[in-house]
Amino acid sequence: MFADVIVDVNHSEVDKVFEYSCPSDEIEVGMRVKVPFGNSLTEGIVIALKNSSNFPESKVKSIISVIESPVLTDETLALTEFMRKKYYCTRASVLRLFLPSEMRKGKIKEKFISKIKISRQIFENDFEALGKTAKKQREALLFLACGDEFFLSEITEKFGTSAIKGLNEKGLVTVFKVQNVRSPYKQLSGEKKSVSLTESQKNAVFSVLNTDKMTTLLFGVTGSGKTEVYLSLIEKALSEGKTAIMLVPEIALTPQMLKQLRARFSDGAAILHSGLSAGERFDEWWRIKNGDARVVIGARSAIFAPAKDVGVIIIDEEHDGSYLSESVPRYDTIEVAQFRANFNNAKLVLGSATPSIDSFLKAQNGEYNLAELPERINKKPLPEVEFIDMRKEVRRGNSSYFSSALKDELEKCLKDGNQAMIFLNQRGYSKTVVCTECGHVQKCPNCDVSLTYHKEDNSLLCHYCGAKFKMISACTECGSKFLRYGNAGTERIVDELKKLFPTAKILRMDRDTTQTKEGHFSILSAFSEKKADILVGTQMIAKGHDFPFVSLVGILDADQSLHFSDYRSAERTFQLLTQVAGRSGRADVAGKVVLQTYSPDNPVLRQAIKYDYLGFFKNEISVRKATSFPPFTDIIRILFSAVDDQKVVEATKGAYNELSVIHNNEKEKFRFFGAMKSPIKRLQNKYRYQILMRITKDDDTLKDRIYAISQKYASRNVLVSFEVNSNNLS
DNA sequence: AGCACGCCGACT
DNA sequence: GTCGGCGTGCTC
Repeated sequence: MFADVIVDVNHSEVDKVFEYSCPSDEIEVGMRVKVPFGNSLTEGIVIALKNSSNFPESKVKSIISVIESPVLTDETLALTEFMRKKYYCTRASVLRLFLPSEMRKGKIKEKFISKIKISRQIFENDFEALGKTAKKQREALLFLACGDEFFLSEITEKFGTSAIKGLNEKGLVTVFKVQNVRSPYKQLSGEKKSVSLTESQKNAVFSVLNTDKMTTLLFGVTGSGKTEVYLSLIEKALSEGKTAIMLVPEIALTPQMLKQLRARFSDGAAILHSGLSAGERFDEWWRIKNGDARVVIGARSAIFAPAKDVGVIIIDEEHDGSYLSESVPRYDTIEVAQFRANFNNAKLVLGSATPSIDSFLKAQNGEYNLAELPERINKKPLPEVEFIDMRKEVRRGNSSYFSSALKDELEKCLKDGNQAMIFLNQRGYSKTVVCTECGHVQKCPNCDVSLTYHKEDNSLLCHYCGAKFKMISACTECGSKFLRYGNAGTERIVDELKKLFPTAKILRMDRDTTQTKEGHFSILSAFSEKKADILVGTQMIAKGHDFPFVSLVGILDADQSLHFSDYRSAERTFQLLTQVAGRSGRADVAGKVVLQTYSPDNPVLRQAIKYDYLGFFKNEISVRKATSFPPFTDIIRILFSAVDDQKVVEATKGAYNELSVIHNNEKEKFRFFGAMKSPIKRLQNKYRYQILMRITKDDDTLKDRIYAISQKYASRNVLVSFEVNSNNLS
């Protein structure tokens, strides 16, 4: 027997099938095996078995050993091929997504824990047989006989190791090992509450189940009760003996969802995300694999959960940028979900209050089924939005970060004993540190970006490469001590708020305060338990959280994300503002939103405050069509980077010249074609150049041809990355 | 990705 | 004369 093996080496040069002979007939497809490769050993995955080899027999080596029973299925192997072709990545890089990273290289084995119990029924004469001197043994035996089983460590601590050893030798007790399942978020278990679906929720469930389309876009305003629809669909899948996968955009949102799932489906729910410890992820993975957990909740990567016979996949907040992977393999979670849904003949539900332009267009075209939840569940109106023109504030002499209207509202909110959220999409104290004498801006020595001042640890931080420096006391160029803090971040906003409201308790939530594993959790639960009055945060606070006492949301700089030079900036701004505003007034308290802007006439902002998604969609789709942007074209970006400026330029020029031939011959397929410096010219000491193009979607070989050319210019020195419709074009 | 092989500069 | 730089090629 021979086996086709993919070796676990993530490099395009070895991304092919290698043939090995099988030492025994225990080799199966989907197994991980240890194989000799070059002059070392590697792990690999068996993707096929066959009777003969195409490779010179003298050169075929033999599989060394089996690592474990098959972990990959027909589905995962087919998905590997799909993703390899679609995302131009190696098979090994895809296969790694399917396995918890700690499983590779055999790092973590299952964790076992020793327990102890009595071997048989214990009688009076057993105690007598122990003899008078064995006092500890008698005590221990009595203790053990009174219960079922105990942790060995507990018992040895109580009675000493020698006593237990003695009992064990006499055969009176049994020590055994059990798998210690490290269950994350043990403390989370909600009480089961019976809910009855509203008429529109029932309609939505019916629509998903009865459409002949695989994918349903569930379009429901914030607070319209999408979660109950999801839970009903999951329940339906489970009742048919199938499994369910549910994705949320952020790790921070998984615990609250897990709580609801556990309440509803006992302990059959597993959680998978990168924030778990290695051991936890490993255990959860196996619970899913073994079928012990039939519902999976997680962030993006949970789409690769080893669930069998999937009945429904739910992607909540489907518009969220986190569903596009930004590192290789650059997959689109929705596309992967579609593959899995199709393979399993399952239903895919994409839920959002602000669907992505792409998804909504597909719903309109009839590619997706469209289900709607048009009303908030409590029939509360959406919060009223007050629009503040910050230019007028400045003219009036108010140069602070808070308009007088926001200050008034904050005061009122605090006086009424309600909570407020302040949103600003910039962490740190100030985005720039500028010298008032010579105008010099402190920059990262490795990257072409300004350093952000973090007051908390008095440092200057590069938000791109993570480099950290001590805060300066004088300008590094001219020595002047007069430094100005430009563009406030969340830290500064907290400072300013403390000055304005000295007695208010203020929490801050951004990447800096959520570093620790439980960081998100502790801040969110503290705020929802009303242990603070104001929560200041970045877009982290915008997503999905349900705070019943929030009556005011302040959006400090609504323009910020609008002026990104990115075709999706309008879409993202609309989504962000709608999400943030949706945090206000979710329960009994009426909500209010104060939105500060320097461009009050901007139509996107105008539509966002009216919650006019359809109006926004209509405008945006016509703009995209007129300007030939996605979803009507694909944006391809080939990024060249290297430490050596000269070498990047050479590679970029070479690829550009070669691609120009295609461009010239097939001009009708291109809407844009050009080479330039990347917006961030240098990152982590590497110079960056790019070739950008927008191509029509009618030729499916074009992308492959462009990719092939780009790869010719990749070398040991020059890194070439190929990105299609990337979220991040910096 | 590793690792070996192989051809040109500064040293005892 | 050699030691060692890293450019190129191979791994079933």
